[in-house]
Amino acid sequence: MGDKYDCLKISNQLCFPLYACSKEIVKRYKPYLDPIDLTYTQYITMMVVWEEKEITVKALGDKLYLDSGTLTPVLKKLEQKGYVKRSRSKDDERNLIITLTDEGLELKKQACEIPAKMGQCVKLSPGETEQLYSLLYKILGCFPEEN
Amino acid sequence: MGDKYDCLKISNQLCFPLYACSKEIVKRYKPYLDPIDLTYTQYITMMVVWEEKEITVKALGDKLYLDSGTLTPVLKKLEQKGYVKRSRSKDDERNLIITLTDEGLELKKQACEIPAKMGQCVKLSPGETEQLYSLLYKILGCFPEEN
DNA sequence: GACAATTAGATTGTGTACAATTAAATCAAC
DNA sequence: GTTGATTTAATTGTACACAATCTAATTGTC
Repeated sequence: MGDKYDCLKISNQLCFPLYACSKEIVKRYKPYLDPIDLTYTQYITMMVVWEEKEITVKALGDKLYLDSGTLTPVLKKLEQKGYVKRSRSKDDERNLIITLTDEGLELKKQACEIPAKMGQCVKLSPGETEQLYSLLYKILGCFPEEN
Repeated sequence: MGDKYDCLKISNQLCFPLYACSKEIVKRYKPYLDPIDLTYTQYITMMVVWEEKEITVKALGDKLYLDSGTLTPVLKKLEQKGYVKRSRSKDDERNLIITLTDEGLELKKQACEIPAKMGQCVKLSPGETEQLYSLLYKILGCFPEEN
C-alpha cells in the first residue's frame, strides 16, 4: 500500500466530501422549500434580502459568492413570484437595487421554521457544528470575497 | 439583538459556508484541470475509474453521489475524449461497464501533480484538515449512499 | 414459464454555476 | 470637458445536477 498515485484516490481528497456534503444537504432542503415554492439558491438569496431589505446585485453577489450570470435569472424569477422588486439606482444607473416586497416579507414568516427542521438532519453535536462552521469560514476567509 | 428571525440570517446557517466553500474550491481546480482538458466532475469521475479500472455506472454513482442523469453525459464525454470505454455487461445487460483505456491511464500521470498543488490553496493545518475531513464524512455517513 | 415487481441507464425539463463577452454608466487624467 | 479605463449588469454558451419519466433487462412468485 501507498504507491505514488495514492494522492489521486478519491478518499484522500478534501474537496470531495465537501462537494458531496454540500450537494446532499442542499438536496435535503427540497422537501421544506417545495411548499414555499423556492429553490435553494432562491432561498439563500431571499435570506440576504430579508436581512437587508434593500441591496444591490453586486453586494448580493459578494455575500453569496455568486456572479451576475447566476443572480440575474434567479432575481428575475423572484421578481416574477412577487417577492422582490428590481429597479435601477437613481445615484448610479449601473446599480440594480433589489427591494423586499410585502409578499416577500410575508414569506419570511413561513420560512422561519426551516432552519430548525434542517438542523435535525445534520447529526453533529453543537460543538462539532461549531468546529465545522469555523473551519469552513477559515477556508472562505482565504478566498477573495468575489470574482 | 436576537429576534425570532435570527435563525434565518445567512451567517447563522451551516449549509451556506459548506455550499460556498465547495463552489470556491471547485472553481480553484480550473487552472489545473484546463491543461488536461477535464472539468471537475470529469476529474472526480476519472479518479474513481483510475482506482477501479472497471466499474458500473451504478457503482460510480454510489461513490460520487451522482445519478445517471448527471453521469450519462459526463461518461459519454469522457468516452469521446478517449479516456474510458462504455460497454454493456455480458452477465446483466442492464449494467453499463466503464473501463479505463490506455489514454485514460496515460492521463493519470499528468493528473498526479494536481492534489499537491490544490493542497496549497487550502490554508489549514494538517490537524485542521483532518478535523474537517472527518466532520464531513460524519455528516455524509448519516446519509444513504444513494438516491 | 407467465407476469408483477424491481433494477439500471437514458432522456427530458428546469435551474443553477461560471467563463467570456457586451453594453451602458461613471470615473479619472489630462 | 473629452477620452480612456473601470465598474455593473446582462447575455451567451457550456456543463453540471437532479426530479420525473421511460425503456429494457432481470428477478421473484406462484
